[in-house]
Amino acid sequence: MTLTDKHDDCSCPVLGTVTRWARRKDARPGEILDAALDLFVAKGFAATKMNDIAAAAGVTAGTIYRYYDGKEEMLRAIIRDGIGAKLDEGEQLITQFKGTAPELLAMVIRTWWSLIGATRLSGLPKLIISEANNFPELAELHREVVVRRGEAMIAKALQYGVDRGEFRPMPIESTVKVVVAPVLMAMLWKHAPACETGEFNVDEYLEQVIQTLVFGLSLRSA
Amino acid sequence: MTLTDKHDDCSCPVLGTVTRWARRKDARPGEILDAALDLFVAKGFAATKMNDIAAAAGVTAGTIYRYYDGKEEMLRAIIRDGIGAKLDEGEQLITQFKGTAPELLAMVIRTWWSLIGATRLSGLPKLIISEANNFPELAELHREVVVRRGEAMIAKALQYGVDRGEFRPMPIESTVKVVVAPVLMAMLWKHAPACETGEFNVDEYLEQVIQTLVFGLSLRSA
Amino acid sequence: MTLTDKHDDCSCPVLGTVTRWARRKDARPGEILDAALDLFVAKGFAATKMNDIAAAAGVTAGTIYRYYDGKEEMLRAIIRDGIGAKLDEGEQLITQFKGTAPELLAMVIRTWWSLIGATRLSGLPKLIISEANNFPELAELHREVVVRRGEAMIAKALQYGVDRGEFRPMPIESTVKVVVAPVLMAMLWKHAPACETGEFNVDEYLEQVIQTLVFGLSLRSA
Amino acid sequence: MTLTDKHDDCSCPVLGTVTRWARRKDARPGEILDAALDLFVAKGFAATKMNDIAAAAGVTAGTIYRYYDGKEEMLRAIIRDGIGAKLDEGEQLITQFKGTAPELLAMVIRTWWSLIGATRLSGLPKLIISEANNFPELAELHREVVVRRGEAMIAKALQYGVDRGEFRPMPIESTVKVVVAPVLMAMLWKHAPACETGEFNVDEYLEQVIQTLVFGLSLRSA
DNA sequence: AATGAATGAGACTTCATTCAT
DNA sequence: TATGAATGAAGTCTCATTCAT
Repeated sequence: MTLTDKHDDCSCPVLGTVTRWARRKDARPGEILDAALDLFVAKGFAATKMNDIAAAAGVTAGTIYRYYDGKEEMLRAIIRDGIGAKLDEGEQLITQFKGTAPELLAMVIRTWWSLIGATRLSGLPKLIISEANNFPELAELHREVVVRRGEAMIAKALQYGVDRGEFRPMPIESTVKVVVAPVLMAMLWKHAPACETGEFNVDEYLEQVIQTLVFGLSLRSA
Repeated sequence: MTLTDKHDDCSCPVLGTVTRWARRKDARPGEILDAALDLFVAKGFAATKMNDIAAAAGVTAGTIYRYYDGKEEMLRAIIRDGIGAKLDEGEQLITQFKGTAPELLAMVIRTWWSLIGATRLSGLPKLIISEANNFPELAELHREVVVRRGEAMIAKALQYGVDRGEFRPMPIESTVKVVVAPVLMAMLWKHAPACETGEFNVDEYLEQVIQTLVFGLSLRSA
Repeated sequence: MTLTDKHDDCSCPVLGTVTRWARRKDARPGEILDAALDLFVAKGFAATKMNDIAAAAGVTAGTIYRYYDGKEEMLRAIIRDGIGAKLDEGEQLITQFKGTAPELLAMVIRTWWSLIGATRLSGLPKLIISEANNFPELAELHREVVVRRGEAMIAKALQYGVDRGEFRPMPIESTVKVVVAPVLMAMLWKHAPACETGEFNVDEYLEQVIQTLVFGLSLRSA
Repeated sequence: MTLTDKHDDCSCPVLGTVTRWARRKDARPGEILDAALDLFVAKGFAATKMNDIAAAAGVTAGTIYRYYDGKEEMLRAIIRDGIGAKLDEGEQLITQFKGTAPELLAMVIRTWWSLIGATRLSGLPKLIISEANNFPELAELHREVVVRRGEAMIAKALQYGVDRGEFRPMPIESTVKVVVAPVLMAMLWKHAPACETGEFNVDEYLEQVIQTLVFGLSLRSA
């Protein structure tokens, strides 16, 4: 499996420190793609050099071409293999859920973070936002594979609350984005640390997000 | 005045009938910087070619160097001249404000959008998030000039509500980001349209943001 | 008359300090050519920018083209107008000379220095040596107009000594160069001060040159 | 070893049959630097194009950058690696010398020519004189590494003659330059053939230089 | 006659990609 | 299979020259 999502070394690797596993033969492509993802996220697609990716993956430039047809092909692979699998887990959780809507919303956000936000994949939103205009077909792919499914999940959770009378009536489509935005920004801040002041306490932030959203969306009795 | 913020076109002005070689000397720098901002935001710094900027500004590449020392210098100028002036207006509004905290919060967000979000400057967050790691000194500048002041403004508004007993007690620093995130994401989505599905109704979205935040932050009497 | 040879401000003007006279209309071309010569000598033809010449001449770049067809044309003018007139004076001196050969040789060298070496024209050898290969037709011109006449003068002086029995028999052509070399080097050193150590005392040097040459060329009686 | 000093060709070797892409890795830097030296000397630094150097070295322009950081860096390398080694040989010769001062002076000049004047390195004086003003730090380097040592050598030889009563008393510093000048000019003429008339018979010239200097510097008994 | 903004050709340099080893 | 030297296309930047004012 490529694009490994180990919780470990993902602390905004602007430079170097891409850990390499035991050199199993079949790990090569994954290591290369991981290195590419890290660097694409950190520096952007155009500013990332094949030599840097190679060095970060512990190979030389020529080797990359045994596994991928070129730089753009790597980006394609990253987007393609990206988040899909995680969404499966998420959808299952929501479908099986039985508690209150606030509990569901909180769970969705927390799970989202632990499955994606805390992993290397957390860089994808930054990468896609930065490069979407340059690779429309990849943006399209991402929209179909990730955005639509992700928003559908959130919409389902919101509708669940509205149906149960726990959340106020709302224009679902817009409100989905209200829920999504704070989590996405957390991922973006994580990978552009130079954009915020002081230390960013993600956990405290996410709890405030949850609390604010839950109460902000709840139906007020009066 | 550079980085003009006309509400109208943010759509790469190809500049139809230009009085070639007229006494445009004083207008040129602004036009060039506007073109550069648009393209940096749309395609990223590295992927933007000087020729593209020149064409968008209605000149040839060589001309740009009469006004700016190079590509990076233009980026510097963009960040430097960027949003500062707008923050002055914003700060004044908050200081003079006399109404309720929810009204204040709503006003801040709406003003933020009309002064920045609806203008060409709305691209800056995308640009800075994308390039911060590549130009640490610019990120630092932006942090000092924009982020710190912007967050201070929001913090002031929140504190205003807490002091008046309208907002619940809250960890201000984290909650500031909860307020900021949805507006920033609106700017990002605006400039990476390929990242969201369907039509994005910004006004409806912002109203939902305001409503959710206001109620989500309000002190519940019971 | 262009290429003025004032003894004054000619102290290796690597940068600036090109004095400008009262702005008589007809002085323009000369001032420009003087500035060009100084800069060509100091920095080389290719490394000299038209803007620098213009600035040194107290005009703007466009103005130069009223007087000269371009950069190369200026170089041509410099070589063409160069040293010719001075050689007339020199030839006359030698022809009229009546004293001993050593006296003649000493006079030639001293006159050479005062008429050319001490003036702005002293830069020409450096310029021509540096650029000869890039402008063969100019080298040819210089050869015809300056070198041949100059060497003929020295040859005449040497022959004068040999005929009078004061100088030893010698291969005139080669020995001419032995006489010429130390004076040319003095001019080169003057314009490439970075090439020699300490202070270069030209007068002491030239006296040693004269003394060494005179005795080195004299017929020894024994 | 770079800056090869084969006595044979100093004539821009277009390099006939090159084993393209063979294991030339270790030879390349030297070939490139040789080509660069030849062209810098022939045309000047600014007028020499990287493409020309590359072509002369049998590679493409891009290849040069695998070995040198840029054009200026090549110039630096040329000056740095230049003549140093040759001076070692020269110094040893002088120190060990046991004969008469005239013999020593003649030997120094002849050795100088065979070790440097007859090789590709003979172009360095022209290069340095031409570019010294544009690269002060390189001129400084050359002064320290070459000029000072070279002049010290000549001074030693002259002092040797004075001490032995073979040479007349003299201001050593100035007289050193009198000795140096004719040899330097020979090198310059060699690389600016367009600057002298007819054929330049270097050997005959140097013999005249030696003879003139030796007698010109000798102590006259009477 | 002079200006200096603008041009456009051409230089230096970078880097994704190839391919002999 | 991996390497890394080499390529060549493409981008940034410079500057001699032009020309409307």
